[in-house]
Amino acid sequence: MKEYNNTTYAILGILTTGCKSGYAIKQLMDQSLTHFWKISYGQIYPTLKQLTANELVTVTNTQQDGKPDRKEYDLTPKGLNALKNWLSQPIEQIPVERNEVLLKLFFGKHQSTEQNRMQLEDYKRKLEERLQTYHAIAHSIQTHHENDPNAQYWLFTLDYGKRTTVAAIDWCEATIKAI
Amino acid sequence: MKEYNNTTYAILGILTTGCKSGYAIKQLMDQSLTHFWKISYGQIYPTLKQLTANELVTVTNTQQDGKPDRKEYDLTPKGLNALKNWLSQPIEQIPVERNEVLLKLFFGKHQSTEQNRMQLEDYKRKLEERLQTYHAIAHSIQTHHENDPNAQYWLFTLDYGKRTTVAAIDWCEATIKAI
DNA sequence: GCGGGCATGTAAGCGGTTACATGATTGA
DNA sequence: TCAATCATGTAACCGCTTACATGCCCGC
Repeated sequence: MKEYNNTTYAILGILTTGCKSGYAIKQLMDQSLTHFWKISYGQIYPTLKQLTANELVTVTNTQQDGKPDRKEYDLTPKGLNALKNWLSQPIEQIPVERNEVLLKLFFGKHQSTEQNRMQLEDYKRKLEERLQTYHAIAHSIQTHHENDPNAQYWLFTLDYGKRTTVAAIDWCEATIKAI
Repeated sequence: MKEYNNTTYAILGILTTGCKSGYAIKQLMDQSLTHFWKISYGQIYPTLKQLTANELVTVTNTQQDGKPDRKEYDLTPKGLNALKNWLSQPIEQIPVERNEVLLKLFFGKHQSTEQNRMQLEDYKRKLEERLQTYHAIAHSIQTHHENDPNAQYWLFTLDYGKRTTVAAIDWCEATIKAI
């Protein structure tokens, strides 16, 4: 079985949620996946083309009233199979999370205590903003996808975001004091 | 002032810690920064060449007894300046941490509960291993860099890793139960 | 008529890894 | 002599973003 990258599987997965066009995929991504998997049109459209060529999806041109034409993509049995197979595989290894703040703090001796503290305060603010966003997305899923069988899983991923962000905020506070 | 990417600044920063060759940079990275900033030779050597051309570092060929020749890189005042300037800048935004496990869980409805649980158990194991590594690195810094003014900052970055990893492990446990 | 949302697409270029190539030196 | 460590380097290729280009349709 041919191997694809994770972004390709992400696209394949989103096509099972009711989003059927490149544009709709991007929309869902920006709403729900954006905190752990972001993607641009420059990646989406060529990937859809490739998936079509490899017969994991089929494409049909559809007309809509009041909107421009769009291409509707549907998974073939082969496509669903590829998705399920990928889902069942354990990840190879946890990837390295490149963190610019940690990188700067690593070289903290070249800065004043005050400058290091400012960097951490700034980071903390950004983390708190992000946490607010997570709460907002969770709320939006609970109200707009009440009966969607996906909702449960989407909330799990948000919970991950919340927990690790809270831990990072705690670290900021502790480090600001200790520095 | 010319802009460089973070990896270039990472290399510049490491050159201030006593590591002076491309090989030594890679070694320190693999020991200490590897959990939040990884890098390959294919990036290091061309970057050192570029930094030399731009006069942020100088290079001298040095002989060693019992070892092959190596190139020794030293920061120029211009280079130190560039590093300090970068250090003082707040980050633009927190980058998206791409997480393959979350991506798979997001599409969890296509799998059995048992399969989702297995994925999480596997992830938890990998996180626990990582946590052990963090403890080992912290111990190694405390013993081998006792009087190094960098040690404090290096331990801060490790603390970040520990805290967020523990939070992720907790999430795994909670999600395994809830699923 | 025009701005904004809907919709599809491509080309350039960056950052990065992998795999390969080369060679010195030492100790078993 | 051979494996291991030290040491430097490059070419091919991948994944991805950014910027740009095009065009439909609706309501103001």
